[in-house]
Amino acid sequence: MRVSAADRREQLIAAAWRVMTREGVAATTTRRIVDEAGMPLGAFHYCFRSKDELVQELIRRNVAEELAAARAGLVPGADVRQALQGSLSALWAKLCADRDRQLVINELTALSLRDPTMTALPEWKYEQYLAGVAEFLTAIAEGSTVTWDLPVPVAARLLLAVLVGSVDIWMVTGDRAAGLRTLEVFSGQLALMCQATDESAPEQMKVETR
Amino acid sequence: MRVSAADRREQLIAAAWRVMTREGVAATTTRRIVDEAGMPLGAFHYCFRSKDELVQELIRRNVAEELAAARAGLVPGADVRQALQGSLSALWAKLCADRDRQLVINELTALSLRDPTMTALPEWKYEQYLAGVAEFLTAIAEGSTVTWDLPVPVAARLLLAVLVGSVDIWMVTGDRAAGLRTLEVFSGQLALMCQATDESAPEQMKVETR
DNA sequence: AAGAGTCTTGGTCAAATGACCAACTTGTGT
DNA sequence: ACACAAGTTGGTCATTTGACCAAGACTCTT
Repeated sequence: MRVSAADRREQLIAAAWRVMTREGVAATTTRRIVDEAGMPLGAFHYCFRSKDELVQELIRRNVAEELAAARAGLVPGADVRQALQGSLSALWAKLCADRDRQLVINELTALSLRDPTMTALPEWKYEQYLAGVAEFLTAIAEGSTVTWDLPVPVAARLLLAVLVGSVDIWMVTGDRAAGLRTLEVFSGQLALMCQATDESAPEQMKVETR
Repeated sequence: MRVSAADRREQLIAAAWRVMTREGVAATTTRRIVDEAGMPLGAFHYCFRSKDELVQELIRRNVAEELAAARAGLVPGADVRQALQGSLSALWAKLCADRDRQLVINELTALSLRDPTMTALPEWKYEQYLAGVAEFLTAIAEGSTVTWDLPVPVAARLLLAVLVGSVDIWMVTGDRAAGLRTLEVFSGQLALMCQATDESAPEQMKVETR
């Protein structure tokens, strides 16, 4: 049966991802990949100039998937606290659903940071994350007619740090419930950092913040 | 000149660490290590049963160093906010001082999580971190005669997540100032989560927490 | 049916790597 | 001085890995 090179590329990328999640990035050799895909070894370099080319393409898609999933999980609501807590716990469930995936993401990021030609990918990823979270926070504020006490980009970075750090800790300890608790507590904390917007009078109400 | 096997072990571990920071964990082969240490190849397996033995010993020491440095940086003070902000910014400066070190730590953790015989090390590390941060928070509360509004272990996990996440983001984006800002904002936020302890009357003051 | 372009396949190569070893040297205690 | 333990060294081996290639097979157009 004949298959187009483009189709084989897809199959090889999918097979490589499976091997990576199952056995780790370091163990993902060209031979293991073609084995997993059920192809002869020669097929690999017919479809890809090099192993690096496959890996980079794989990373590119994975980052895009990650971002899409995260964005889909962040939905604003009427109440600030509800929106934060609901979105974060939904996102948490999604992240915890596949530990191997998170392990691979970590390994690939570490790899990218060592190769000067690939550092742009994780950089772009975090830029997108920060922009997405900022957008989310802005939408929440608008939906609930409140104003954030601190600059949105700063709040976004803090929220992203909590999220990334929680995943990191969970990957090692495996304590999913504790991570969820962390996010809930943080949601409550962040929800306090805004005030009702007074639309009629541009002067903001003075509120004791300490 | 004759050198004891124990001394050579030290030298090899030190050389391996230098190679790892400079060229990455993956590029740290036995030959690169002995080269860096200025020894003949044969010396390696005279001092270590295997490369794994060296790596595990290296990780063990590195984790111990990390913990010691972190504990040294966390010093309680009179004011809750001051203590948090001061300690975290000092710690931040220490962490940001050596990016390559953080890269290696990440790579080694990723490695440990794939090897069932090594997962105990990062687990122990985070346990120690959590215990250390909890101790720090308790000391702050006692020093300032305040009581935390939330369980100390929960607060500790949140603080650790913020720290770990900030390092993660900084490693990729390189924006040290933004990370510092994140920690400062979080310090202010966390400092609000406690109330003055009323020692004469065990009954705590009722405060609206929303 | 002829031919060109695309795909298929197993074999092969050079480099790198962890591990091992046998012969040799040095120091030390008796 | 002798012997025994400890340290030193360069060479060698089997395996793994990414890459390459030449010869053949299939398919579509003309």
